Amino acid sequence: MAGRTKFQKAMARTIGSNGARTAEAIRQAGVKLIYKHGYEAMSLRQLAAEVGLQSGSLYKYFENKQNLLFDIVRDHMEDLLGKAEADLAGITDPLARLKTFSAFHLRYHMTRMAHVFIANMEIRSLEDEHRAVVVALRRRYEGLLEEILRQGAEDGVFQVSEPKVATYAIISMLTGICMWYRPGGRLSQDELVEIYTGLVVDGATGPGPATAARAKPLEAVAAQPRDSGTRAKPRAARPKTARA
Amino acid sequence: MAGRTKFQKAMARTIGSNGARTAEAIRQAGVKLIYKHGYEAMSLRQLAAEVGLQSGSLYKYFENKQNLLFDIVRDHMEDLLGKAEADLAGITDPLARLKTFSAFHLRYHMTRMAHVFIANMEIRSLEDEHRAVVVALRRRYEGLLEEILRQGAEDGVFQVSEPKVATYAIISMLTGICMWYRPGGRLSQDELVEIYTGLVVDGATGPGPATAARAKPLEAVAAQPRDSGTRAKPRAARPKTARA
Amino acid sequence: MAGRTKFQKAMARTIGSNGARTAEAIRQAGVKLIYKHGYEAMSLRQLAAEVGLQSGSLYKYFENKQNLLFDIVRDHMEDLLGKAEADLAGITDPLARLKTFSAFHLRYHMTRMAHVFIANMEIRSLEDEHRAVVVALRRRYEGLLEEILRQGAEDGVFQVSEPKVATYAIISMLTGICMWYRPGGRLSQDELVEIYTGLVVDGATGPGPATAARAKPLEAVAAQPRDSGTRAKPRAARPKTARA
Amino acid sequence: MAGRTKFQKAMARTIGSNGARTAEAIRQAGVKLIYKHGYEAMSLRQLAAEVGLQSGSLYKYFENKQNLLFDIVRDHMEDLLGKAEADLAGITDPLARLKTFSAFHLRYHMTRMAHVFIANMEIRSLEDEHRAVVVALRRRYEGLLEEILRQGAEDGVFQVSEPKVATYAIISMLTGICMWYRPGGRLSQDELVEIYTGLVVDGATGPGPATAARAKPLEAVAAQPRDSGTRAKPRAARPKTARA
DNA sequence: TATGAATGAGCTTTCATTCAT
DNA sequence: GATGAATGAAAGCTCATTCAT
Repeated sequence: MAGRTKFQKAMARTIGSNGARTAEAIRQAGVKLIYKHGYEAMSLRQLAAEVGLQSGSLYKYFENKQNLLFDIVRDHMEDLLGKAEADLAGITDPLARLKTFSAFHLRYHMTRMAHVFIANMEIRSLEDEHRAVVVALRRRYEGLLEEILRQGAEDGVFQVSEPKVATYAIISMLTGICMWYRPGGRLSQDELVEIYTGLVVDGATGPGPATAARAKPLEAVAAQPRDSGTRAKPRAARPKTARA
Repeated sequence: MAGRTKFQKAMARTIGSNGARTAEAIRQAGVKLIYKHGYEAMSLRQLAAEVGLQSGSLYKYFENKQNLLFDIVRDHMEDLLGKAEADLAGITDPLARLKTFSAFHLRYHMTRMAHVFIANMEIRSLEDEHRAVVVALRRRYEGLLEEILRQGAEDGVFQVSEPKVATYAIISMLTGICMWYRPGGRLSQDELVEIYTGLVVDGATGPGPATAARAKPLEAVAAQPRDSGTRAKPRAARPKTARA
Repeated sequence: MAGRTKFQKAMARTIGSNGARTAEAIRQAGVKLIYKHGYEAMSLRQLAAEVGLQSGSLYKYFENKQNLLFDIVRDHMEDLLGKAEADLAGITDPLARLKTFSAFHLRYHMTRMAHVFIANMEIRSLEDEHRAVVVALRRRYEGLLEEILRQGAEDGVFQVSEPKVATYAIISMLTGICMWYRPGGRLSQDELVEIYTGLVVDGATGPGPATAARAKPLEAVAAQPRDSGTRAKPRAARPKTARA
Repeated sequence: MAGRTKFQKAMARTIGSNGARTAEAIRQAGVKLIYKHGYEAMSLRQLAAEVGLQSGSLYKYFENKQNLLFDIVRDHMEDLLGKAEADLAGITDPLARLKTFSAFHLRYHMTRMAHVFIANMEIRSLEDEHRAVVVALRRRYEGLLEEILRQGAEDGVFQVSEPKVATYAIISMLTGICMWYRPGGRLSQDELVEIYTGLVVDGATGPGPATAARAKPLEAVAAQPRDSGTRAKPRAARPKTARA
């Protein structure tokens, strides 16, 4: 294939060979160090030391420092996109798709914090050409959510006037989890997924009762009747009267 | 005063003198260049050139590069915190406070994208001691929102089981605006404030499929008369009486 | 002026300042080391050590290694060209001009062996754009001699059928002196000038008595029958019996 | 044999084997790349790529980079010397020998420009011991011409006061052809041989008519203001028999 | 206040070379 | 005979920083 990078070539060679192992080690160390120090602040000497090489030897595995970053970010974005599409495959109901997307995004971001963090922080460090590739992938990923919101709004399930803005808002919110989440914290991944997904769904489905009570009648706006049966279980279990 | 930095001293000197003007120019150029290239990638030569100095001369205005970053970030955080507290002063109702906070945060982030971006991206570049200071300020800022949510939940206005998590989620969502917002876009600041605030309030107040109509919450707070016609159609089309 | 290099700027500053002295020292050391080791083989660390600096400090005085070479070679070529033109100024007789040119070229090459050597050897090391400039200067210099030969041939003083080829031949011959001449040798500069100039003039003015009878001089030796008609006209036109 | 290099050994092995072909390919690629980029600037990676090997594999064919250069230059010099001696064998007349030498040198330099160029340019890149060998070969080669000139002068055929200087001058002139000659140019090899040989012979045989009267040729030009009227302008006007 | 010369450390990258396979 | 992983040194160059003037 034409677009194969040095890294991919090294990986393709006799599996289990030292070269492939080294390539993987470099990739992992690269992710770790860029996550920790930032791309600019990470030196190739550091990286080499981390995998037990001389810095010059790294160039068997990538063209240059910039390409290492690009490889990491692009592969991550392709992985993210592919897995999201796989998770959504077969689901048609917008609300179910929204929950699936949110849950996927959250779990992915809690599991691969470093990759995700890098992909978000170091876009600025990519050269124009590389950035364009990555941004295009990100657009496609955002497009998944945007399309869900758009479809849900069309179906009358969501109250979303600006799907693009809502997409950015939701993704920012969900992605933010990788800024503070650490495994082993008080809340489990499942609990966090539920909390965040609730916020997303509430945001998408529109205003709740609390604001209704203190509404200014003049400007009041109403919701269309919606099927509450499509709601997620936990929430359905919540005593709704508690807030009335 | 003991804690005065070179920058502050330079600013304090004969106000209006060349020195103060230069100090301010350096600060602004610093923000601009760090925003554009990142702290690590910005060189002091660049910065000096931007303000028409030799790089060595910069050291009349700051201790070192790290301190320039610290000054910028800390001052920004103090400004952010101070202005948020000022905006919230006198408001007691949790929902009003939440709307105020959201609106303030959004407007601040749309107005000072560079500062905000830096404060979020370059924390990693701060030395431990400096980072601690900034993180503490950020905690205080987040504390404002957390306290609002906690109070609202106590009052039964908000459906927030985990105020801390919700705080992170909301702030991530709101802050995300500085990643894509550019002045002069299709949507005005007011419109964006309304959309985002709607999402926040909906998220905080919880699910309300069969429930009340939601006022134009922001207008009540933000004081500027706005044309409610900018509102998205779906909501406007909703039967207003449905939640009354 | 637009085309000023770092070197020239450093030289222009307060005369006698340390900067100007350093600039000159770097230039001289550069000539010396490139002469000695070749451009590629000379390291900037060597050069820096030669003038008592750190290698990074050299970059106050030139943009990069390549520009140092270019500066040296271009300045040399301009100097060579300028001095040649000055020497020839006012002389009109072709033979006198030829002798003047030869003498000038020889003396210049015996005096500035290093510069001359570099200018001849390191053209290959110049980047395309720089090489173009230098080659153009060299063409102009060669043009001086070519024009002399052309004029002399026109006047009937020289027997030169191919002025361009003769120009290359003569310049190669004269320039060659810098490959072996060392001051203090058995022969003085004046003696060498006389010997070389004699060869040049003899070559230009054509065959002497000893070879008067050579009709097909080469064929007699080289075994391949060749058409002597390829001979240049001037010689063919010469009255061969005149010297018998 | 003791003095055999890896290259020679590789060549000697099963003739026609792959190894010998590779050895030859490396040699040729080496000549090509050194000619093009210079010895220092040519990397062994380049060379290996040119012949379709990994750079490490080259070491089956030479000891190290330096030895590759030495092999090329020494073999070239031995070839040059051997062929010159062969060409001169049997010729006794100094003038004929001079013409033969010139013609041989020119043709050789027009045919093997790359080898010749390398041998002249890269002597500086040879380590001392190797350079000594090559310089000795060159001395022997120059000795051929010097001896011719010396003999001719003894015989009264040539007007050469300093055979050594004349040797350098002539060889420089002739060798210079490889700096600009390109096959397919306006002038054929034969024509160039004739032109150059003419210059050589004229130079060796001494003054032609135009300069017959040169007693102190240079002084006449250099020092005093000159009266071009005293000049023997028209060549035809001079009594040509003066030198008979 | 500002310059400009200089430092010294460190950067990414390339190189010739080695060697187990 | 050839590979490919790796070395270790060195290259050109940039950087934050210092300091005499």
